[in-house]
Amino acid sequence: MYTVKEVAEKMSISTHTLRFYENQGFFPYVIRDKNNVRQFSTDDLNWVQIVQALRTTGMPLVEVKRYIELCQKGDITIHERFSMILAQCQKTQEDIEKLNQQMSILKSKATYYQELVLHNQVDNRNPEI
Amino acid sequence: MYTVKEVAEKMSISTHTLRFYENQGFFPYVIRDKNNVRQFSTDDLNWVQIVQALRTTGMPLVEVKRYIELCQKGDITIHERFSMILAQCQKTQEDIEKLNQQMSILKSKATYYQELVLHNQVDNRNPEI
DNA sequence: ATATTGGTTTAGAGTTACTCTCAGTCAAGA
DNA sequence: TCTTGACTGAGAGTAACTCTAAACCAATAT
Repeated sequence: MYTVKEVAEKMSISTHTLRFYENQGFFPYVIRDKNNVRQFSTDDLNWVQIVQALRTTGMPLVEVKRYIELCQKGDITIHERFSMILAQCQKTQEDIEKLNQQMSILKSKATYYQELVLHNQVDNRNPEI
Repeated sequence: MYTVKEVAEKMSISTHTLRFYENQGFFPYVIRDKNNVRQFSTDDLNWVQIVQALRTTGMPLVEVKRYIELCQKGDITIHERFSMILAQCQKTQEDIEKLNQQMSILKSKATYYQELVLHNQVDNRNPEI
């Protein structure tokens, strides 16, 4: 059993966010001890992991919530969960490509600056992007 | 010369966001016509492009603002601009890697679901992630 | 035995970066 | 002249945290 803080460290996520997620109902099997303190089991860590994967790939909270609810409803919902995950994979692939495109714009800008610095061609054209 | 709407279409960004950025001072050379309507030149489009690259790679507005101000100050600021761009490239590389990691978690989840669907091994274990 | 430290809890305020709505202005076409 | 459509600024709304405050509890230090 892990406290919020332990889970936070283990999974590289803030305690604030963990509590926030738990309040949203994202970890439905987390229990409380006699002092009302959250107790995460190793099973609960799997929920943390999947929520984290969905969130860092940009799934909105409402959709994460939907996914969690589907999980709780058992195997009848596997088709829908499967298609949600597939859609998210596809979206993430596109996001990565977009990021790579913007990255190459930044890289060419960096190269441009480096040329200027190396060849001392700073000639007071002013101002300039 | 382009209107906000034309720039929005050309650069795949919303008119709202464009106006918002212009109000933030991100396009310092955009002029207005006699009716106070924004007029983007082809040069201004370069500013839109770099702001877009910085933003989609997650640079906060305040830092974008800083970068823009450095641009306006001319060539003395090239070193600082260079290092900002380099830092942003590095950060983006890390983000892409993190995205790929989370993506692989999603993919293994998808594979797991696909197995269940294909082999009809839905056996009412309930509930399950 | 008391005091301090360090953790937890909830509720709610604050932040970032949009995103949208609204009321008003203007120019061109029916 | 009237309507349509695009523009304007001001400001409200939203998402997803992120942080603060006040209260509570337990373990250690004095």
